[in-house]
Amino acid sequence: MPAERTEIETYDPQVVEAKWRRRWEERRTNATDLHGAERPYYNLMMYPYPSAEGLHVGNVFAFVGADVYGRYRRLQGENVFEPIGFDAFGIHSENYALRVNTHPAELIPRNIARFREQLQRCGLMLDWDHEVSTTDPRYYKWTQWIFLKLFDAGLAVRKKAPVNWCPECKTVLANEQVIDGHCERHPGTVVHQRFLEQWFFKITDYVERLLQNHEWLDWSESTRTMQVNWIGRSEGAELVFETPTGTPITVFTTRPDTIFGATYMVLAPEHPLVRKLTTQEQRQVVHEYQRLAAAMDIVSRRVGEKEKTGVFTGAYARNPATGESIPIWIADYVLMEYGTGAIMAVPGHDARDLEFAHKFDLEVRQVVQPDDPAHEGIGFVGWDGTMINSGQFDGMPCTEAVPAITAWLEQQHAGKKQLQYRLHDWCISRQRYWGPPIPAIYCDDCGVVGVPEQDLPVLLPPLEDFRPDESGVSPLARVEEWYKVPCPTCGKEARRETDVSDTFLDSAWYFLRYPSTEYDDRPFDQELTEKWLPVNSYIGGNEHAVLHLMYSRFISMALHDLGHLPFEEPFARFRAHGTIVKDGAKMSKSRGNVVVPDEYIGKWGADTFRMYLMFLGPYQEGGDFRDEGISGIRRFLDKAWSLVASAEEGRADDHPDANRKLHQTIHGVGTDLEALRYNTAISKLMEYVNVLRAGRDGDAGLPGALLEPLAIMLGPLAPHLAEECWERLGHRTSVFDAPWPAYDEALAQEEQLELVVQVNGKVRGRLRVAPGISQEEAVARALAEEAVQRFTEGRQPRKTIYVPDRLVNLVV
RNA sequence: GCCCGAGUGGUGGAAUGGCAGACACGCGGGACUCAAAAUCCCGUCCCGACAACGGGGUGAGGGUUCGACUCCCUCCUCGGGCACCA
Repeated sequence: MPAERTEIETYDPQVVEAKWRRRWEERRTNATDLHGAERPYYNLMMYPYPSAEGLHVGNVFAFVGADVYGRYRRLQGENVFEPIGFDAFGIHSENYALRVNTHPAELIPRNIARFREQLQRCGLMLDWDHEVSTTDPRYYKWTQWIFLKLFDAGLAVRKKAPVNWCPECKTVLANEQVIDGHCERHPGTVVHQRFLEQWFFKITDYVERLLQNHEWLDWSESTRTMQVNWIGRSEGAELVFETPTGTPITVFTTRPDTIFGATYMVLAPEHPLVRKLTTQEQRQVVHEYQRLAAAMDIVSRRVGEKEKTGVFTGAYARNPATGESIPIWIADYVLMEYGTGAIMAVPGHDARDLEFAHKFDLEVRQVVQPDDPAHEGIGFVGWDGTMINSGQFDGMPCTEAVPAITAWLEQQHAGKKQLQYRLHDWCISRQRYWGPPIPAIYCDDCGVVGVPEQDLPVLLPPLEDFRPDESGVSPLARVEEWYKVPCPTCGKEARRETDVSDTFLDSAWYFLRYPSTEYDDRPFDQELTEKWLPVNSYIGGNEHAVLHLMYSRFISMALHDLGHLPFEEPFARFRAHGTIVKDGAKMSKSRGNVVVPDEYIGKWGADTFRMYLMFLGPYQEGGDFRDEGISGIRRFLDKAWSLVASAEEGRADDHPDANRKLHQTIHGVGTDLEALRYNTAISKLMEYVNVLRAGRDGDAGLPGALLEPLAIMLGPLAPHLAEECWERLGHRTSVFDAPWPAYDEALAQEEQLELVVQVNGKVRGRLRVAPGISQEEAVARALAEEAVQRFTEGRQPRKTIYVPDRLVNLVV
């Protein structure tokens, strides 16, 4: 070590970071040897869609958080694979292209180039050798291949169903893309319902597995709950009400026990039986009502506060429990897309039915007596009640009446137990241009035929005018020379499917592709897939809980069942990070509150910015972005650097306090990083640096043995500076190839600790004691304290509580 | 309406049954400087004027416990999800 270095260089993040970016590239530090790795660890972050605006701090927060974890695992000796790609197909990219009047094929490479540059400046441990872009034919060839596999298996079907149409996007949307009846991309635009034939993936076939696997998946509770709610499983019964027309009406109910109170029925206005049931006299009003309901958009139809409307069909059905004839109405508060589109109305025990019954003067009958006398009988909806006015079931508790009445009705062929889900099949058709063409061909003779695998990819043709229109079909339907093809089966002239698939199909399998990008003859290599998947750690935002994360699970399950994957759940561990908001609101361009990372990184450096984002608050909670405290992080890194830059020869043993703190820090930082508690990991590193500074002997430097672990522990959070420190401490290889410092519990042990002395639960004193003293000794020493005696006033303790090495409580 | 999560100094937050406010920002004071910035040192929950010391204090109210920010009950506020879902 140079003995006389009076001036130590100051820390210049721009110089340090440029140096290490270059060095990492030259040394291929972040490239993972996928074939040779001994301890594979797949660390995944949600790939971005390359918007023209570039990365915002929310993206950086997400990526850095995942990167910190990946770097930590690498320091644990694992071969961490941290790939990235771009979700470049889809409406978001296309809408932007339309707005700036430039072709997306031209725009996307530009945006991607900018994203790459920004990502590289963040100091992420990304392996760029495996970059994917969903718009690359070498990628979407296999997106189309997945469609074909599902089509062959009967999991991709064409069916006519009510679908969500965004008049702004001019395409249908999946249920998951509709938020409160509005398009997720156009919050001001109300989604219309259209009855169209579309391609659906039968995700509902997998609903029970999607639900049940959550029992063993290691996922954030918040994400799990969102998926469970979205799936919306209800247990109940399907009940059959005979009608004079001979066609019975089937209803779903979660309360079959209340059937004796069903005094009328309601069908959704578009229910197919309405036409058959309506009497001559009522035809006029029923038609008028149906017309009005059909003209309404989802939002005006679904608002809960709206007054109930409806009309009588003139027809009656037979209540299978009472044998009574009850009137059949139609009303828009019954939705065609849930259950059977028809209900038995029990106004006595359902708030909506009661409101309707009052308005139209229908009979209200109480059939449940609440156990709690404080509750009203009419209008009671809970489970704590007893049957009344229900024939032989009177006196039975509701919970017992459910199976009893269901079984009784089943004997009469009037009902059976039934499960109902809110989840619908996934509509993947999009009447847009910027996506992978759905690889299907329509032949007049052969019907729907899949494109033969050897003809993949079906290339998206370059289109000058790719503007969507009102026609309900894709712009590709305007290109005759593209869609006119011979039928692959019979050779007769046929027609390509002109819709493209949903972007969420692209993203439902990108993580399967990453390890296998070197192969063009298979979507994912069996050997590499077995070695690297399922993903070990996936960190991302809950905005994808019911979209990407649900779809990816479904696609993996389907491919597993078809023999293409050795596992059915793609993400062994998922952690939801929090959301970074600005002034209490989600960042969005329309609000004008988007914070871009570039100037912060330019001013403070990536390390400071990374660490600052992680220090903001608990990673899994997120918070409001403000830059008030960023200088504190920079000051910390300056201090850490100057300690390293003035290191001298010496032994850790010569600094017992610092050495003890070191081992406490190794332990604490390790467990915090593992649990994604980045904010407290950082504060522990700060404490360590504070102790190191306080324990210095004048200007004398500290030994490497105390500073090398600091460099390593800084690695996940401030990777560039960590490398610089590591190099300065005399190492030639990357700090990320060093092992995480060993924790020695004995060295972390305090020689003396403070025992809190309480009298009647109030702190009255503290004792300096050696660890592990006995209860007797602790109590005796506590009683000898003058301050304690003041409060015990000579009384002997009735009871003493001793928490070893922490506290003594004397109860007098 | 239902289901999650959260409410702690001037601010971000820490402590998940045992010293409330770690760590950091900000602020006040001091050192260095002609001066400023940077840096360093001291202080910083509230009340009893200061110290010693005492009292109060984690959204509100109740409870369990020797002891509650932490567990239980009721309520309020904020954020998120679902929602005429039968």
